[in-house]
Amino acid sequence: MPRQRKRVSGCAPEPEMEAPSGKRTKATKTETLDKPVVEEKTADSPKKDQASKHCGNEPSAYWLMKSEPESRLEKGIDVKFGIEDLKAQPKQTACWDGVRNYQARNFLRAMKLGEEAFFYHSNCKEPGIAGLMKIVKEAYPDHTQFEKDSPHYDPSSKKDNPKWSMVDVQFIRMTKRFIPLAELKVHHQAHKANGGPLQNMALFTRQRLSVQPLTQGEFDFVLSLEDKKPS
DNA sequence: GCCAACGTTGGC
DNA sequence: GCCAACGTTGGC
Repeated sequence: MPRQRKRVSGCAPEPEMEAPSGKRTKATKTETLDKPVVEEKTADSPKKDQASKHCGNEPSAYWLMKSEPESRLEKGIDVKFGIEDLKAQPKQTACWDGVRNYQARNFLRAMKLGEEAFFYHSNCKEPGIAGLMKIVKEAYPDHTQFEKDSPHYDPSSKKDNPKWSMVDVQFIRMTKRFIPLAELKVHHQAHKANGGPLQNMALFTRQRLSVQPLTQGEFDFVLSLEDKKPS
């Protein structure tokens, strides 16, 4: 799958412009939205259901979405899209395009208006959580799947039954301080031993998933780190 | 740049 | 349906 990245604002209405980056994956179930459930699953095919197996079961209200803040070319197009890029969009809103992983797509499709997500910087010098954003438009077809020049073009996807979805997100704020992956990892390791809130965090248990749910406990714990000294 | 993790593809 | 080969993600 692709990396995720998102694109920029108002994607929905106008098809032209380029879409910048994209994120990496995401996905939901099969076509039309079937149910609101969150599923995860892995694979691909469109199966669905069973969702609630491990990761999150019920609809999560909190998410973590990865994007690359540093320039990198894919099919000659720069996929860079960091939180500063989101902030710079009109209305500080962008569409999160480019997710090409079924599990991630399913999470995108499960997102509801107003839900909050951490903006995570991946594949860069300092990976970690940079800020908060919210879902301002629920899942709709990712137009980049039909664009031949897009790094995320998918020739197998048909217009009358789009495979990939995206949501629109709006910048809320930067975290009071950048929360590095390394710091989260230290807590995750400790929590595995003592049963703390980050013991099953998807960032570590589902390594390559670019759109992932967080439990309330995970979300609250991560946010509490903002006010603490970097460990 | 290396490479481990892990998802996808395709032969059989 | 198994599984080896391959491709991608993404930390380091």
